[in-house]
Amino acid sequence: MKSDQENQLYSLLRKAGMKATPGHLTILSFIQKSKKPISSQDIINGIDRHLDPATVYRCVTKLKENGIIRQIDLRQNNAHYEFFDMAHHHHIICTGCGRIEDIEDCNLETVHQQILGQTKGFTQIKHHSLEFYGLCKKCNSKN
Amino acid sequence: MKSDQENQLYSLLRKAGMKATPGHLTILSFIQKSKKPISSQDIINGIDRHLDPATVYRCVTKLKENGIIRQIDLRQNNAHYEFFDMAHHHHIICTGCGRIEDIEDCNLETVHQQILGQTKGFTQIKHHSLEFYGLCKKCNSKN
DNA sequence: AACACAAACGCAAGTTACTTGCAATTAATT
DNA sequence: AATTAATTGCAAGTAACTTGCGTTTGTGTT
Ligand SMILES: [Mn+2]
Ligand SMILES: [Mn+2]
Ligand SMILES: [Zn+2]
Ligand SMILES: [Zn+2]
Repeated sequence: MKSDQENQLYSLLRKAGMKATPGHLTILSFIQKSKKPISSQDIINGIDRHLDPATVYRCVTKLKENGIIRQIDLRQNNAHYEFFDMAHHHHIICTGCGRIEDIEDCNLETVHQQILGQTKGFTQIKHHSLEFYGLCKKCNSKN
Repeated sequence: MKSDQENQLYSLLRKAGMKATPGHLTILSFIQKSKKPISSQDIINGIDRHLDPATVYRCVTKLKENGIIRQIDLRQNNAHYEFFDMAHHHHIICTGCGRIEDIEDCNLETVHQQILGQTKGFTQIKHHSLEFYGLCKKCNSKN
């Protein structure tokens, strides 16, 4: 007897042409439950069932290739990932403690056109990465 | 007899409170000459005079800490750096071949205020990182 | 239900990018 | 010229992945 959430992830994987293996399901579920972008190391340390690190890295790559998760760069020493079901958004990161929040507004799609006007060497923009860095209230008051 | 460029870098380092050592001068000069952001590995492989990798990593960190170079994240497996004398700008990167161009316009400082209105947990934004990814003309026509 | 096969897996070994400890050297101050 | 703290090279160590390979497993087909 599978839960609704398990069934949902199962069909998500199958629709993307991926096998619904323990690795894929465990990792995907863990990323979905997380409220902020996480690294492959976070997954290796955080999952209940044991998965070999090599397996985790291979699965994360596949999930990204198939557009089920997306990569976020947080200026830490490794890539982070989040579930790719929500609206296009960005992040604000505290340079003191790493606290992270979503930023919903993003009018950059209009900027894309301006840029394509400026540049001579590029013909299309596929996506962009935008992160804001600052201090959260806690870290700001510590100073 | 030193060149003008050498004297310029010398005083830049001294003003920042850094010693004008072979390591600092060689690396800084190499970054300045480069027309695009480069990685520490690029420096290790590219400089004329030999410097130990450990030295290069230590120097790059110092130059960054003192605001002489700035870090750029290009979704490659390592951080890139560029000379920090020019106007605030961003980049557009070809996902096919890595070709990179500067993007001059950036009205995000106004967006900072909007974001600080939205968020409950953050009090100030120090900087942001914005990169556009697309296809250059060459890579686009290959398809 | 059994079969076939590509995909996924665990394990071990290898790689890349970077860091750290330490003794010797050197740039800047006096 | 003497002093001293920062820098450097070298060697060793670490963290984050990657790759090869033999075995297992999920899935489509019979
Ligand atoms: Mn998010
Ligand atoms: Mn630039
Ligand atoms: Zn904070
Ligand atoms: Zn290209």
